[in-house]
Amino acid sequence: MAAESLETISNLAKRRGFVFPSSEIYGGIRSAYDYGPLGALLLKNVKDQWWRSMVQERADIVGIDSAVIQARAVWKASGHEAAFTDPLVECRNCNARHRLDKLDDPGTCPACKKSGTFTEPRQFNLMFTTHTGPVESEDNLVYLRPETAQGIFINYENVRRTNRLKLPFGIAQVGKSFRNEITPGQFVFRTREFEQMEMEYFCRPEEAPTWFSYWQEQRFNWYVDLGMDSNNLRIRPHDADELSHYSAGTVDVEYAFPWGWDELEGVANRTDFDLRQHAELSGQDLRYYDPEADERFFPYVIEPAAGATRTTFAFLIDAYHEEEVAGEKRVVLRLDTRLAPYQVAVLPLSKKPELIEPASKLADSLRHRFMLEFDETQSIGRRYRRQDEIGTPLCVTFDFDSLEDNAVTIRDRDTMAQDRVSIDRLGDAIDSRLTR
RNA sequence: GCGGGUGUAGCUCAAUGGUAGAGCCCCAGCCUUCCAAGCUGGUUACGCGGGUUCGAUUCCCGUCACCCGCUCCA
Repeated sequence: MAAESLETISNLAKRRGFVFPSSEIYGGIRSAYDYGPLGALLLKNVKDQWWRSMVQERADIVGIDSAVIQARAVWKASGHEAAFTDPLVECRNCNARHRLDKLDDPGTCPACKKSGTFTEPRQFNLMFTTHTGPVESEDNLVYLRPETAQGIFINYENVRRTNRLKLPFGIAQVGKSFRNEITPGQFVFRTREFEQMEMEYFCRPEEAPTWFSYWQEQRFNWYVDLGMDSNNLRIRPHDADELSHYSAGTVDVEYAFPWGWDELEGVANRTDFDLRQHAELSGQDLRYYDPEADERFFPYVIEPAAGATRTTFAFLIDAYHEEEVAGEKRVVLRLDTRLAPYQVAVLPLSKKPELIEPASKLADSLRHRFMLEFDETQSIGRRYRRQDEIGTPLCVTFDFDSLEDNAVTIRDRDTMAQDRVSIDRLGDAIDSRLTR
């Protein structure tokens, strides 16, 4: 089961160097977190696995990496400039906040039914603004991208033409996005700076419903394949009133977080909204030409858009297990071997120099193949538990016998079982255990 | 941003208007030699700023951060 407490996970994260509050030595800054050595590795592995399944293993999808700062017109065309700037009022009586443009009666609070209790409307701009060039003016206002998707749409024609792509095809991207969330929170779950893994899948309009279903299933299975408990995952369709301004249908892939079900990823049918908008505002013809039918049309787009940082967080929560071993609590992260920060730890059985020196050489000889940690401090049992706690799948122990028989022990994180393996074929032995 | 709550070592917790303690963790040494052993020693904290006071971690004010809600979404 999931839902270890948020506190347990965030304590582990901070104690072992997965995640730190950003700018901590200056008292911290709201809603920003820095990834430490282990967190950076875990996050990188999550993104790599996504890229692998979306780009490397597919003939129909290519990847790009677009700029964070884009022309302001991009966000006019996408609808974000209008949709992400809301006049909000707040009720002085019950403290509820409302969008002024969504109130039936602008003078009455729908929460407590009182009237005349609203504050002056304030603009809440969900997009970060900055300026290009050293002089700030309205002319050079730009936004930090609130989603990576637009970087794909504005490059649609470039990518399609240079790579000779035919429908259906996809363009994928991993990168940072920025939103001035009114209320960030839940540790790394909702932050103002976050990382997305988005893919836009272009297809014929009549095929959109089929691909919509297809991508829901694909994306759900991705999490399960990487070891997430399917009981902690579900797909939830959006109600009509929660659909984004661009969407003709959206489902969320949700995870059972400690505070309840919440979104990991949205799979949306964006229709031809974005390409049409960009075609209109830019004056470019972004229609797709089908030579066989001799017709031009705007493709529809199915978009699986996942949060890399919150997905990493969910994998961390899901992997967390506590168990009793010989009367002691053992904390073990049962991370998939493809996600674990370190794949293997090399541990000399004792601190004697005659063991440390060859063990450390052995470790060095493996570093080009595996992300590896060498640890010589304190008792061997304690070091096993340390590695368990950060999810290292395998420990290699170099003992006194190793000096004689040229063999070491491989210890498995999940079963704690041990195997004796010759040093000559250690690399392959580790490899086969990691990929089985 | 508003309302409510909370701020003491890395973690979990004490105590106190008069020099801040413990357990765990961590580090070093000894011992041990395959699952958080033991002994000795050691590092580390009153979120920040101001006020009251002879003296503030303690009382007051402000601020910052965190937690719960309002809102938004990957």
